[in-house]
Amino acid sequence: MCVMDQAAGTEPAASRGPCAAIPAEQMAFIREILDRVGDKWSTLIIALLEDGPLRYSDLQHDVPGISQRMLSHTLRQLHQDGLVTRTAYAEVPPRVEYALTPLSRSLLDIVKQLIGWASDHHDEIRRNRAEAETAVPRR
Amino acid sequence: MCVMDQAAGTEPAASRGPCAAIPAEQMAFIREILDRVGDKWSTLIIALLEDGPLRYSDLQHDVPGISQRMLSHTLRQLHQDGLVTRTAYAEVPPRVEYALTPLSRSLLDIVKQLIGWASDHHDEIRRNRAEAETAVPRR
DNA sequence: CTGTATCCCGTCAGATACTG
DNA sequence: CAGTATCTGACGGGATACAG
Repeated sequence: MCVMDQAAGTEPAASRGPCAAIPAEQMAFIREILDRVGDKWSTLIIALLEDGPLRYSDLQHDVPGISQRMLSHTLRQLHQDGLVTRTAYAEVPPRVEYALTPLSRSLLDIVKQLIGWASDHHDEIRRNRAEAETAVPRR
Repeated sequence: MCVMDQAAGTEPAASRGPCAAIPAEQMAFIREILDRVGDKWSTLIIALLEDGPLRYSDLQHDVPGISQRMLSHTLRQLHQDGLVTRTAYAEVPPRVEYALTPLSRSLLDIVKQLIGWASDHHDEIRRNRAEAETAVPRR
């Protein structure tokens, strides 16, 4: 059983081996989603929005290393994909709030698992990496 | 309750708001793991290895667009992080097999969920994005 | 406050050629 | 078969300045 096939419910096409013949299209949009989810800031922002709407400045403060450019850019992407809502209040000073959508809430569960996994295993991975480096003295 | 805090079991530090005061270190290694998991090929390779070890050439064939360079690079990264094993057989012609480790198996569940999510929602996202583009005629 | 515009550099990643 | 080496263009992403 191939995870790719299982995922979309397509047939294995039985070319050779257990999981071969991955539908190239499948790959393509998996990669597309992964690029979005796996980009530098998206998951962090989604995780931060779990507890309720946040303003631009909140996010800028809560995500330590992010630049204005990247925050704007990421939010715009997320908004275009329907993963966050953007609500601008006609006030002065202006206020804009970003919030999750049902779509991103369904992603949130997975994102949280990923973050949990990262928290549980990051030191193990760091150790592994350190060992590997000492094993290969100078690259 | 903040997903960040919950993830590592750290205290919220109670600076302001529900989820503020994200431990910057937390962010750092979450991002580190995400960079690995979310990079262009890693998750695909991990998913493909679910059903058993695969050889270099198998992977090259099964991951449509990957170059030799990126396959080598990704496998080396994964190996260094302890996410795949590399077994070289002293034969001719040479044969090298890559397989998952217990560590990456624990990741696999999450990866599969992510792929499943991507499969379920990619057309919705594509539609959202298309709408957003038409709404903003020329960027 | 909430962004956008510009500059700029480092890394990513493909193509191609070569090696054990 | 299983990679490595090198070159190169594209893009991500930071800093800064400016705008609504």
